[in-house]
Amino acid sequence: MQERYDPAAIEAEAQRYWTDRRCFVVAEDPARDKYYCLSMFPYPSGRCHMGHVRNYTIGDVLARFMRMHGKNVLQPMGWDAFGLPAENAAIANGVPPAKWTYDNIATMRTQLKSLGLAVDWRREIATCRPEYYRWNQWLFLRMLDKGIAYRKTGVVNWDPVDQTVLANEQVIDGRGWRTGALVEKREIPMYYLGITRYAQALLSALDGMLGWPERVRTMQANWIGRSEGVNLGFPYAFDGVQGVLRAFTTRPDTIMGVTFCAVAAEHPLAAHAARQDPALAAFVEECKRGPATEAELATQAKRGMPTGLHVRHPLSGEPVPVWVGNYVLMTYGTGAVMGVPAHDERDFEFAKRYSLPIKRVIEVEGKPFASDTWHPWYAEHGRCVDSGAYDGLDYPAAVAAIATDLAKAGLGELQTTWRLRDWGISRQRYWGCPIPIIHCASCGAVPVPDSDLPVLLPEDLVPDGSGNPLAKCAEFLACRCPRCGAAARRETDTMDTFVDSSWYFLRYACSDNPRAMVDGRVGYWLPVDQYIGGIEHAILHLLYSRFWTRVMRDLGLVSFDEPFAKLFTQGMVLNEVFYRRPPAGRVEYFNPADVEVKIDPADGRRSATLRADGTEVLSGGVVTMSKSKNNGVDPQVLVEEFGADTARLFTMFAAPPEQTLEWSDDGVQGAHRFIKRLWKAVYDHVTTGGAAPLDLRDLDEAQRSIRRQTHHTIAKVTDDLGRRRTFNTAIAAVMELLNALGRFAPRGARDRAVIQEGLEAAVLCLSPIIPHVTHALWRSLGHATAIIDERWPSVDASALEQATIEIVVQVNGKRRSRICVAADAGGEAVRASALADPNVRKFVGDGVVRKVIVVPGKLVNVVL
RNA sequence: GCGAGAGUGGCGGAAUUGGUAGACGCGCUGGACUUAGAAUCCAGUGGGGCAACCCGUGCGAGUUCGAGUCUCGCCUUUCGCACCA
Repeated sequence: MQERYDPAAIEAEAQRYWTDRRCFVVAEDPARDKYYCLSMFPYPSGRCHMGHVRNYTIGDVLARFMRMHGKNVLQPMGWDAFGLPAENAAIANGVPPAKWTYDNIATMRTQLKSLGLAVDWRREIATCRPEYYRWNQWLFLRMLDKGIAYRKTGVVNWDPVDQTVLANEQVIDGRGWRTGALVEKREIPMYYLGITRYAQALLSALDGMLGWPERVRTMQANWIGRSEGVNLGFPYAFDGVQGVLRAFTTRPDTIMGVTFCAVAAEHPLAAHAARQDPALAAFVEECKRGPATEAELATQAKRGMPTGLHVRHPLSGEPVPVWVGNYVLMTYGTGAVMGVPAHDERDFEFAKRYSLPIKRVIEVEGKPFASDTWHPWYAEHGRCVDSGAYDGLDYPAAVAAIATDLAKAGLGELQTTWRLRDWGISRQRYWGCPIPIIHCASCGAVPVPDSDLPVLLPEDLVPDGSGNPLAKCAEFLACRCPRCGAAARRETDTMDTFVDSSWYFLRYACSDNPRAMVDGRVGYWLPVDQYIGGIEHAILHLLYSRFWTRVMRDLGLVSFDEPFAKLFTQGMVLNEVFYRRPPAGRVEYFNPADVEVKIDPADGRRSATLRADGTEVLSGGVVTMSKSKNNGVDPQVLVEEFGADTARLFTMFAAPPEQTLEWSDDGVQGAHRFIKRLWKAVYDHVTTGGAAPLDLRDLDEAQRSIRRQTHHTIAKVTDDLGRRRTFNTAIAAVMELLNALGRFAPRGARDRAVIQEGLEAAVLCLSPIIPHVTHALWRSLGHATAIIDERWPSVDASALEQATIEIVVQVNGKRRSRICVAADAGGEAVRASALADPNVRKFVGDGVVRKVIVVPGKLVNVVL
C-alpha cells in the first residue's frame, strides 16, 4: 500500500475496474427486488456545474447503498438535448445546434464519468436523436386518434422585426430580446394536449403520493386549481342584441348581494360597448396592454369604467350595471364576475372607488358589519339575510336552493372550474421534435402515417434569429399529402421540450428497442423508486410526466398510474458573489476563484480584492450559483485538484441534501483532509502488521467500547442513508468513529483485530459516498474481493450491550451530575443512587424532595 | 396580499419521540515537527467569572418536573402562489 493518497491514480484504477467488469450493466432479474434510482437528466448546456454534481452524487449514493442491500439497481443517464439555448448558441457562433449539442454531450459525459457514477451507460439516450423522438411523434399521433391532441388557435409573442415567435423568457419589458421591437400578440393555429381531462385524476392521486414532499403536492394541487361553484347567466337585450352574460362564482349564496357585473377588457361585451364610446375604448386598450409582471397585476389598484349597458339579475330580474374591470381575467372562468362588494374584498375595493352600492346579504354570527371599511370576516360563510326566500339559510342550504332556482330559470348550474389549461405543445422553433403533420391544400392538416416515422429534423441548419429555419428549408418542407398524394407542405412547428422529458424515464428500460416505444422491460423497472431533482421542476415537468404516464396507461402501453414513487428535491448550490459597480456602465461580476478574501485579525472585518489587479471588490452576499452572477465553481477543476471523492464528500457533508449548500473552499479542504486521514489510518494499521480474525471472547472494556462505537456507527449510517437521507450526519458519525479509532493505541493482536473491524466498517459505510478511495482501501485491508460487490455491514447487537450506563441527574431541571448505574438497574435503584450523589446532595441541601422523575436509561430529575 | 417553511457559536451545520444544547467540519488561538511552510500532528475554542457557578437556541408570554423541540402573539427571512371570481 502506498503511503500517499493519490486520488488521480486511485480513481482511474477504480473506474477502470468498474468499466472492465461491467459492474453497472444491469438486466431484469425477476428473482431480485429492483430499485430504479433516477436523477433528472441534464440539459447539455456546455459544462457540468455544481448543481449537477450534487444531484448525481445524491442519486449515486442511494444507488450504491441499495446495491449493497442486494437490490437490482438501475441508474441510467441521458440528455435533455432539444431546446432554445442551442439555437441561441448557433446565432452567436454560426454553429448548427446539432453540432453544438453533440459536442456538449461529449464534454459533459466525460465530466460525469469522472465522478464515478454507478450508471449503466449502455442505456444512454439523447432526446434529439431520431431513435428517441420518433416515439414522441408516434405517441402524438395516438393522441390525435384519441382526440387527446387537437388543433386550435392560440396566442403567441410575435417579434415583428425578426418575423419570429418568441418564448416568454425572450420578451423583456414587452420587447423582443434581440431586436428591442415591441412584441405583438398573434393568434396562430397550434396543437394542444388535453391534460385538463385528467385534472381530477391528477389532483385526486396527490393525496396518496406519500413518497413526495408535501410542498410539491401542494404546489401541484394549486396549479391544477379546482374550484366548485355555480355558473350563472345574466340575461340582456340591448341594441337589438339578446344574450346572456355568463359568470362563475364560488359564492352563489351571495347572489342577492350583486350590485354590478364586471367583465375583462377582452370580453366581447366590453368590445361591443367600446364601439360607441371612445373613452371606454381607450381604457380597454390600456387594460389589454396591462402591467409588465403578474406581481404588479396583483397589487395594482382596481380600476374600471361603466359600459353603460345593463343586464338582468337572474333571480330578482333587477337591472345590474356592467363595468369593465382591470382586475377581471379573461383567462379564468368566463371572463366576467358578479360584483358582490359586501362579501368580496376586490369587489368591495372596486365599489368603494366608484361609489357603487354595497348590499349586505350574509350575516356571520358575532361579527359586525359596516360598509365603510373592509373586514376579512365579510367573506366568511354565514347565514343569508335580506335575501328574500333564502333568509336564514346557511351556506350549503343556500347554495342548494339558489342552484335549484337558477336551474329552473335556465340561468345557472353547479360547475367545477379548473385553473389548469390544456398543454400547448407547438413551438415555432427549429431545434425540437418535428410535429408529424402535413398540410394539404385540399385535405387540410393530415397526420404523417406511422410507416413514414420518424419525421427527421435536418441537423445541418443554422438559425439566424429571423423566423424558423425549417420554414426556409425546401427539402424539409416538400412532401406529398398522405391522403390525396398532391404536393403538400410539412408542418414546421416543433414540440415543447417538456414533451421529451415527459417519458424519458420509460425509455431507459428499453432504449435499445427500435420497434416499440416501450416493451415488457418497462413493467419490470418502472415505476421509478426514487426520483431526484430540483424543486424548480415541482410543477410542470412532474405534472406533464404524470399526465403522459396516464395517457400511455389508457393506450395500454404501461400498467401503472404514477411514474415516480418517491421524489427527493435537492437544494441549490450557493456561492458568494463579488462585483464592482463602475461609475458608468454595467455591474461587473468576478468569479470567487479570482478573488482573495482577507480577514483583518484586529477587527475581524473582511476585505476582498481581485487577484489580477489587487483592487477591492464588493461582496454581494451568498446566492445561487449562476452564469449571470459569475459565481460558479467548475467541478472539473475541483476533480482535477482534489479528486472526485473529495467533490462528492464535500457536497454530501456540507449540508443536508434537501437544503441549500453554501460553497466553501475551506470546506473542500476539510473534506480532502478527512480522506487523507482515513487513508493514513488504514496505512498505519496495515503497515504495522494488520490483524488476525477477531475473537469476541474476553474483550476488555476499551475493546468493547471501540466495538460498541463501530456498531453504533453502522446502525446510525444505515438509518441516515436509508431512511432519513441525511448524508451529512452519516458522514459525521464515521468521522467520530475514525477519531475514536485514532485515539485507541493498539497494544496486542486483539486490539488490532478490533481496529480492523472498525476500519472496515468505516470504509464500507463510506463506500457509497466516496467509492474510489474505499475501493482501494478495501483491498489494502486484505480483501481479495471488490467492495462494490460487498453487502452492507450489519449491526452486531451484542456489541451494543453495556454493563453500566451513564445517567444524567438534574435538580429542578438543571443538569447537576452524571452517575453510572447497571444497565439493568430498576427505577428505584437509579433513584437511590441519584439521590446519594454528592453533587446532587449539595444542590438538594435541606430542601424538600417533592418528586423524582426517572426516565429509564436516560436521566433522573429531582424536583425540590 | 395569501400559503408553507426557517431563525441555534465567528461560519456550515447537529440535537431523530419533550430529556446532557452546540455532534461533525471549517475558522481561530497556543504548541510540536521543520531552514521554512498554505503540509502533518497535539491541545483549546458559546458568553461571563479566579472559582463555585451564572447566562445562553430571533423577541414576549404560556404548558411541563423538564422546552431549540409543544401552544399563543410579535419580529425577521426564504420559498411558492399571486386580482382564480
